[in-house]
Amino acid sequence: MESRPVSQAVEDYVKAICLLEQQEGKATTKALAVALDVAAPSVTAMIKRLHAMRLVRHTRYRGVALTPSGRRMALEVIRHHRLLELYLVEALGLPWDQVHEEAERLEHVISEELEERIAERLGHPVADPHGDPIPTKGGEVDQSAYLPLSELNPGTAAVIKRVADQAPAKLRYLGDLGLFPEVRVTLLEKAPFGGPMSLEVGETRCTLGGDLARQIYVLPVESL
Amino acid sequence: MESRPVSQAVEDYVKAICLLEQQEGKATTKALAVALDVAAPSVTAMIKRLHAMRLVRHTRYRGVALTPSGRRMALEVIRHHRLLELYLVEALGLPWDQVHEEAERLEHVISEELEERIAERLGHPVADPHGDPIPTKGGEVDQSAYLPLSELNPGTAAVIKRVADQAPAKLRYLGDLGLFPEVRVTLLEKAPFGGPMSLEVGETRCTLGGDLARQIYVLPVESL
DNA sequence: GTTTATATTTAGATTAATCTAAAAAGAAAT
DNA sequence: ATTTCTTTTTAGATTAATCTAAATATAAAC
Repeated sequence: MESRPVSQAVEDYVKAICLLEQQEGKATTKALAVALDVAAPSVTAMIKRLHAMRLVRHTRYRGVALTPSGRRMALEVIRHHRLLELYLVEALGLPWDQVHEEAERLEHVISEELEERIAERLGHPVADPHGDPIPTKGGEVDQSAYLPLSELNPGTAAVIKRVADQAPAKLRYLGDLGLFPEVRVTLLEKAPFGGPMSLEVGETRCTLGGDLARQIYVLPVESL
Repeated sequence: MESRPVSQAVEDYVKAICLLEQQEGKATTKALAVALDVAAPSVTAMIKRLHAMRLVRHTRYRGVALTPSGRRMALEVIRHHRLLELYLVEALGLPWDQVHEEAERLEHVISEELEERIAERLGHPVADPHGDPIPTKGGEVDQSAYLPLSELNPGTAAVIKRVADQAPAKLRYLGDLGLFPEVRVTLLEKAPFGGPMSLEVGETRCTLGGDLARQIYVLPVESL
């Protein structure tokens, strides 16, 4: 059940594959090459190694899919990454736009004990500073914990939990609209293709661009 | 003045060379092989690379010495290591006997910004949990900041600052003798070759084995 | 259904870091 | 001053991860 220690490169690949599977539905050689900033033949070579380690299945010219143990490894790394991002922001006050690259390096070297202490200090959080869910130790990803406002169904009420990439200018703008964390909003209508959406905030209404709506994370009130 | 990013292995070697220079006076191929747990020819090969990077000077069959830039790099890594050890103990409550290996990995990947935040949170400490001095950002090592009790001159008074490797059993034993941090002790006499030493603690006296005395760090009162 | 473009893979080379086995240099012992 | 032992170095091989250039397969366009 215990897996042997593995190189940083291998962890980077399985993580990238996992994220691509979630975001794009599939992980191709090209997409991996772009995501990891390496040449395509490097990806092909690594895929061969990952396959030998039983971390991925591969169909020639068709891309890769994680095996259960590959997914377990990937989610472990992602958990490290997101916990670290949150910890660096909350506990050490690092600027929000700098924690990603820091976590990118730290995620590969922290022990399970350190991971546990960090999770403890943070109160076992379910989402990172960007609103992305933090997988549990068991590898469960609570996608519904926080939802981008852009994914909310019209007519549904929700509570704002977090604003991704909290640039001061953006925060000020959202503040003017009354869109703070813990504020309850109701989605009135939504344009197709990620266009603008109408919101009810308290007793007033406002319209929000799709790009902004995608960066505001909410908890639907039913699930409270 | 800025040096290019360097591999973890290179950092491990310059760190080991620096520590060996301090502890043994010189860094030989064999000593490095033992310290880093690699074969002797691996050390020879790496020395060649370190020399090409102008991090060490090398005289065949005579061992290596750090250049100024090599020492700068080594002290930077050691600073990271000792700050991290202290942070993991103080801020995250990791067990004292586990922080070394954790810091061993983290020391290579933290940014200067993170280093700075950690130092800040700790109040810019001068020694790690083992009593070893933390080099400053400028590369100065305040060897006198904390002194092992075993190195204190007879007749001198000092204040206990820290006990290395704080195993519960040892702490209880020292507690029974009244040897707590901030307690003032006076060294009465010391046996040669690291043998037992007689101490005055408040109004009582006690005798301490040389091995224990080497793990109690003090600040001579003159320098307060 | 060819042609064209793009994605993927093979082939071959490179670099860092390591190893073992054997040769050479230095230090210690008689 | 030899001999012996230890340390250091050379020689040669290995592994992981990468690259470029060229070949091949799939997908898109006409």
